[in-house]
Amino acid sequence: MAKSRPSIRDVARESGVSPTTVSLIINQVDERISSATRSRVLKTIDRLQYKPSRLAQGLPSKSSKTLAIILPDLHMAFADAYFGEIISGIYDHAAEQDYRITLEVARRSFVRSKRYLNILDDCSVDGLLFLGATEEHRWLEDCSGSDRPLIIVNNRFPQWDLDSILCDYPMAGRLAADHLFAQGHRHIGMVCGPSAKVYTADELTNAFIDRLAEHGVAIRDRLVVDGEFNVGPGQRAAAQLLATEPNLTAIFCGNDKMALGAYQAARAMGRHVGTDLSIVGCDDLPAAATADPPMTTVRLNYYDLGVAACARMLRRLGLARSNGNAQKTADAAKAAGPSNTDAKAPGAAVPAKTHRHVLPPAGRIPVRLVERQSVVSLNV
Amino acid sequence: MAKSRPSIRDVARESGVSPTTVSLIINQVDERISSATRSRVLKTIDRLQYKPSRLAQGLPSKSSKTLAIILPDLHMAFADAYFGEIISGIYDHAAEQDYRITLEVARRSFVRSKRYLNILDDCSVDGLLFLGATEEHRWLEDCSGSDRPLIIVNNRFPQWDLDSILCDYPMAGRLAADHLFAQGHRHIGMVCGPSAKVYTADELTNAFIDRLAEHGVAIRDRLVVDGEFNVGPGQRAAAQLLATEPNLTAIFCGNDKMALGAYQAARAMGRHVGTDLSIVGCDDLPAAATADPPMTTVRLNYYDLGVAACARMLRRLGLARSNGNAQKTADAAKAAGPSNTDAKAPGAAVPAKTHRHVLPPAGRIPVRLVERQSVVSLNV
DNA sequence: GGCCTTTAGTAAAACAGTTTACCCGATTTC
DNA sequence: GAAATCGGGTAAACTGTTTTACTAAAGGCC
Repeated sequence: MAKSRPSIRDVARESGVSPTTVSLIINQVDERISSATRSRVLKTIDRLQYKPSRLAQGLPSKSSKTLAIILPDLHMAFADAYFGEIISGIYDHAAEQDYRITLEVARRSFVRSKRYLNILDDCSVDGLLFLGATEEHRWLEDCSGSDRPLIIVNNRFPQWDLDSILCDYPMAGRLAADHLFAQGHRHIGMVCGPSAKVYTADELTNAFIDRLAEHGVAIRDRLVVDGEFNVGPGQRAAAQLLATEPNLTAIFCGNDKMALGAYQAARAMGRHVGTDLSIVGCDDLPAAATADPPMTTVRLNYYDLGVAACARMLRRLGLARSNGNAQKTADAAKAAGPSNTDAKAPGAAVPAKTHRHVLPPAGRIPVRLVERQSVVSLNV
Repeated sequence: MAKSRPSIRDVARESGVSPTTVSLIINQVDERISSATRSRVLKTIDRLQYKPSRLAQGLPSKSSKTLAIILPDLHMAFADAYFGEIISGIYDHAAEQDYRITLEVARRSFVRSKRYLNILDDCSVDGLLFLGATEEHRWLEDCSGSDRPLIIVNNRFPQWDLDSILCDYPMAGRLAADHLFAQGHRHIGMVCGPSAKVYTADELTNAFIDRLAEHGVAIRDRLVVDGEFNVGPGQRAAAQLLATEPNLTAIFCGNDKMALGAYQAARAMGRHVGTDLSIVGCDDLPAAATADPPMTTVRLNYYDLGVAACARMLRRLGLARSNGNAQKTADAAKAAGPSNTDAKAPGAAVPAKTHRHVLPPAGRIPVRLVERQSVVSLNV
């Protein structure tokens, strides 16, 4: 009869030591174990193909070494390049630290059953990373001010006390403004993201407008139209812009999808992107490079955003673990707070490549302009 | 001092019963519990906000109620609509049965460390669903003939004994052939998937060719060109086709991405899709509908594929659980085999909406033709 | 040689459930 | 009226780790 999984006791027996010893060796707390014993045990582990049970390991520490990524309930959310890049970043960093990732979709049932709290309570998951959160996700309020490890990725809710991590949207807006101005554009419109619904969309819009103002270029309200972050609405917004102000030479779009919509609008109205109309996007999704003409856009490094979000999560978990269980944890987490300052954290918990040193102030993920061929230079 | 998570013992004490009773109630094995006791306990559970620990629950049964989805190491695999739809299907079905999903990417490190075996061995995961597997994934051989719950989604490896679940590619090929023939096309080319690397790609190609032959339309070898399932190569393949055989009236592409490439090739050569060249795709990804002109394509229902794959996985796990542990399991799994017949399985384990009754023989996921505007009728 | 440190290791108690075998009193059966 | 059955429940063992507190032996010191 085939033996089932070997347990730590099997290893201990076969090596002539106690389970404690094996455990100490596995967890590298082997200060106290002679190297002779250690190598003997390691050999047994190898021979028996012993793998410690995650379930059993997690039981005492109440940790499953698993992080949940929550996506909004959009049709085919998984199939979106924006989420895809962030998830890749999170996954890679988590895997490096031997954490696993689980996926959740914030459907009505998910929210109704408070699954976002339950998966934490039942130890399924150590922390939550929420992608694509908007003001519609009222239930986030439940998590407000809590020491629960929740991180909002790429949005912020000033009204609730939640930890978030963001790309440097103000800088993105400035880069776009500077570039268009430098190329000689003075009549500029903008297709913005859903304003008052997504904090970062407003950050971008305001930074863009303010920077143009600094250059002495005013941009009237009706030249900023909401494109809802999507292709169709983006197209309509751009069409409206071009209709009301035919002498516009450039349009800045709050994301690449809307910029693609603007391409379509331009074509439909007989304008040629890259020759008699300039368009700047924001995201640098793969589609931007393959667009016709290839799109000049502000690259937001979503992969790095994912890595940074995961790093922050792991750091918070490390903190929580390091100062005892239960009681004191709450205060400690409170003190560490929504740690936007990314202060120096205790060594052990900090993973190798946190990118911390390259983060701009306030922990923003850096951005840069990618020049391709959708912007005309109006200079002599 | 705040109490930490309540345990089953807390619930038991507060309700004046034993932990056993609480456990029986939670697990609905409450045949033996009076409804008075049950409601009393349920009330306590509610009051204490008690959630059984997944870790502790899994320990005796060695099950984490978690399934792993493995994706190939393509750049930004998460950002692919094909995978996205399948994952959505798997996720939805799993969530319904209270299973969680974890994500893995089959990178070199993943394979080198045999993580695909380890996550099973260490009880992180109860089963593996592999998406996008190709002949390159030699390590799959490791899993051959094993009773480990591994399911290959949408590919098959005749040389290894692995459980797989597939869309009805032969039917897809026939639908495309019938449609083009019915519209009067007689000079037809094909951009196929990577032949000899992906079993299902060959199924599709062969079915298409054979069906045309049945209609009396022969299709010469050089009119079938490999497009590697991707836009760029698909474009080149189509261009080659149109160059060598200018009087071609129609091209069938093995997936939508290649069809989109074919659109580009046609445009570049001055041909107009939907008027003087007909193109049929295969997949029906969102991009097919928004293409210009909207693409006629064979719809492979990837969401349903995901649901079916997950259902099969859960059924296998149900079987494994139901007949004791360890020893007998292997035989049982063997008997159930690569269960393409989808025979009637023991009741309890079978989830509500398996779609089983609508599956064609051999458990293929059904397909259908979606007529849009990329095919011209040559009939009077 | 006795006392104090180390060193290397261990026993046993958590952790939080499930499961098996059993118990006790009230009916039913014969 | 005694034995068997049944309803309703429980005690205790078990799952596989980690962790705390302890110990036995060896080494250093005077």
